[in-house]
Amino acid sequence: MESKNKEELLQKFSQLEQPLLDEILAQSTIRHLKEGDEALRTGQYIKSTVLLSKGLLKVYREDENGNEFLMYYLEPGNACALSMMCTARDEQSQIMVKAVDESEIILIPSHLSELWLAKYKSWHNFVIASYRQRFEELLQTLDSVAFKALDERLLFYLKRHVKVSGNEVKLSHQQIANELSSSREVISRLLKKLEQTGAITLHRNYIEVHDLDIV
Amino acid sequence: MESKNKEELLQKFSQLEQPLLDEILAQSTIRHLKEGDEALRTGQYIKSTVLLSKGLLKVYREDENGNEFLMYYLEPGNACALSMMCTARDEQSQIMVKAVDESEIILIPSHLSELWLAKYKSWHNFVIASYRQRFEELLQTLDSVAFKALDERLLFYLKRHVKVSGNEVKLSHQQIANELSSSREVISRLLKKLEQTGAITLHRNYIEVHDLDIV
DNA sequence: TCCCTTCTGTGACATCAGTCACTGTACTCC
DNA sequence: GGAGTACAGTGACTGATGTCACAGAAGGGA
Repeated sequence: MESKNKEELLQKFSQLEQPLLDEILAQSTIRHLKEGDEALRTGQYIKSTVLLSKGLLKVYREDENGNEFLMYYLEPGNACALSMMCTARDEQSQIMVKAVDESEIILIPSHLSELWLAKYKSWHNFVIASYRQRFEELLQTLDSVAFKALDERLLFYLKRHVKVSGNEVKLSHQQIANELSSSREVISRLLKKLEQTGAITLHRNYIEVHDLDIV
Repeated sequence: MESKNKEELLQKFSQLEQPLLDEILAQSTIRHLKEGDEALRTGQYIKSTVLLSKGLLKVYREDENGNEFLMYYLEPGNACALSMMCTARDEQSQIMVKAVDESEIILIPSHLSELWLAKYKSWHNFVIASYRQRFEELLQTLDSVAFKALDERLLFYLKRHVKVSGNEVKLSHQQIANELSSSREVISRLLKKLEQTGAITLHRNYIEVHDLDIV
């Protein structure tokens, strides 16, 4: 790993102790993903723990008919919790992970990540914290699917998207419909209604978000 | 803790190493729950890791309007993964845990459970395995809500229930409706349809399950 | 510039699920 | 055994969401 990566790593994962960061730098491999590249596919065997150093990943579920829906996003400094749990047993991934923007991921061989749990307190804490965070996000997603009508789910979705990538939501209605496991026409109508409240402005291939809390 | 508990504990948690079991026996407290008693409420501060030694618990989510829906069941030998994650930070519970049958739970003070992660390899493995299992079950629940119509969700629900408590499903239609976050009438109709296929027979306050795979 | 593709908007309609209103049935407690 | 209560069955209606069928708008490439 080159030295410029080192500095970036230190920044993104500053909660990890120095000797651990050194090991990561020495032992892991870097992968660059273009927008739309997959970091992990459903059914794939997991051999590494995935850390995100740059970019944005989405973690989602896909059913047998190709329907998908978004679980949550991963930002730089996050780890894919599932890839940590699968550690050491060559488990198959239950999820899809895809790059939303151009991204850079750090792949740590599973046996090392396993080893470090005992060796580095900060790694152990990081893993636990990651589990917890993801579990909570998943619960929120679950809530929104189980308890909320589609208009509220759309709001929840937009808010989350704004939080990770700003007020210009660069998505087509079709993409949004996919991630909510709905259909384009319905999303179009709901977005139109939102536009009428003044919360957003619609454009081709992107949505300008003004204020989602006024709704 | 009395000695008869000790033997039971050994049985249910045989994957844990002996010195750890001794510590558990010495340091934890036992609580007996009657059917319907709550082990954990949403918003409650978590001070202990919860292990289930006898009975059956259901873990579910509740929204602000009192709607609920089932996440998964815990059987003897299982632990409440959420209560492990909240460890050491006095976090609030995001979930409800309630006894389905008369149950016995083991409460381990959070600081100990935290300590043991480093001290006992088998504890560490147990915690990781618990996270993973619960995460997977949660994903399945999520799938069923997101991708399936209510009739299939009902099937999924019944199958899961049969797995943990046998072919006599002792529940009213109302209870099932609650756990699926639906309404009694709808569940009644779907059950009636199921009965017509021969998969089940309906009785007052319980459902006799013959074969859910023929549907 | 012109064609072609992709994205968006919209009406009409079908379907599933939730709600209301009511009936009937089984169990329980005096 | 009678009254009261919880549970179950059913028809009618409503609303939300998904589907179909188009039409129009925006952008991209030859």
